[in-house]
Amino acid sequence: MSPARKQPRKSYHHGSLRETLVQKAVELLKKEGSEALTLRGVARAAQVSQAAPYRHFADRRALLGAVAEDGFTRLGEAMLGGVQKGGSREGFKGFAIAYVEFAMANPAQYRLMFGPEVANHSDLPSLQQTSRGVLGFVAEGIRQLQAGGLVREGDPWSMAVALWATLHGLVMIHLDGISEGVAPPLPVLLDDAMRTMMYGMAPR
Amino acid sequence: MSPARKQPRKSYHHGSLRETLVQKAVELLKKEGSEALTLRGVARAAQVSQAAPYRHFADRRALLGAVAEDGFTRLGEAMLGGVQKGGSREGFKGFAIAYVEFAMANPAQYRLMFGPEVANHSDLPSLQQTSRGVLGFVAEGIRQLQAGGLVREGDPWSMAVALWATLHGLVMIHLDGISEGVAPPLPVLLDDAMRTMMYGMAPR
DNA sequence: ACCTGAACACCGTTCAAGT
DNA sequence: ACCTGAACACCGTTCAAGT
Repeated sequence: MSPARKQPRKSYHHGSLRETLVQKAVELLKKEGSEALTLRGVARAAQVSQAAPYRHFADRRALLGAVAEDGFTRLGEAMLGGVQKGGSREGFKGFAIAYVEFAMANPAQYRLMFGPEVANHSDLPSLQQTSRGVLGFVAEGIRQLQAGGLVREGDPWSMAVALWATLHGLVMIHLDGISEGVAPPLPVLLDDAMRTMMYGMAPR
Repeated sequence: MSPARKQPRKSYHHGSLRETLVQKAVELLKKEGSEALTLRGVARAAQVSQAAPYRHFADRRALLGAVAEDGFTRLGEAMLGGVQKGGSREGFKGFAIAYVEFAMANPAQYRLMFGPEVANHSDLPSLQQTSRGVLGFVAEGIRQLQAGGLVREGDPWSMAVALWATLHGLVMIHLDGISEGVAPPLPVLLDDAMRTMMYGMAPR
């Protein structure tokens, strides 16, 4: 959301172009799909020249990285909202449902977040920090479940990766239409998978 | 691999251009990365004009679909090779290791298989059939484990999706560098995740 | 039937020039 | 400091024309 800007527009040629570009890129991606997400198109949407974005992004990949980062940030917020009561079984389910709902509501941006265009976050430090923050959030959830006796002992980071991996894979297999028609619908798949994970991570 | 062709080249202008194009595309993807995978570039590599591929592929996406399909086929073969003794715990581990090894050996093609460019296999019937075949192969493995008493009762398709999802997600989180530095290295993550899945799917 | 050559509209990126 | 205009090399796609 961002606090209301003091002088909304029109300082020199724009208020703050960087933000506007990312915002327009997210909109373009949502409305027109990933093929429409071009540097020139985003510049047009922001009503600046095609060269202007280069003052704020090194290249196309850097802009896409910022869009992916926006996605991870919003995904994290959605997950946090889904947890509600932390540490409980209901929180666990709510978190998983919120995750899948975010992906279904923003499929193109979700794909971009894991897509080849921004592959390997290592040279996009800000993006890497944000995506790791999401992993850290999941790991923290695992720690709370461990403290509550619902999850066995073990490296919370490793469990967080496994849990996130299962959710991500589920979303992709569904989005790609691989399971369509042969496996149960997504809500059932999600429920089954989360039950398996919960049993698998339970104390014994 | 493919059986040695009878008349290798030079019939009219080419032997069978379609195969050659897919093969060159796979090579380009591996050697030059995904940005280099252009229709014109593939045509150049196959030594035909830029318009020639349009006799065999409706558009760029159709060619990428064929490359993705080649990937699913080879992934399936690798998994089959990794199973060795089907139905046993060793087969289960071998299958998971073969999966991850394929992805690590062919990262660009692996990303393409799940990437936005071929998103939603629904309108690429041949690709959809092949990717579903891989899912069917995993489901068959689940059935054998059920028959052997190592996996509890339940829809094999749903369990296959969950298992595949976990492997895919693990690969992506690793390839994107999200877990880098904060979580254990890939072999440990894989071992932990597969242990969790096996416990989660075990009879009780 | 299968391929070529030329053309069109578009893209990422660069760079001198403007304010 | 920030943006524009023009240019370059490249791309996906189409289409008349060749064999």
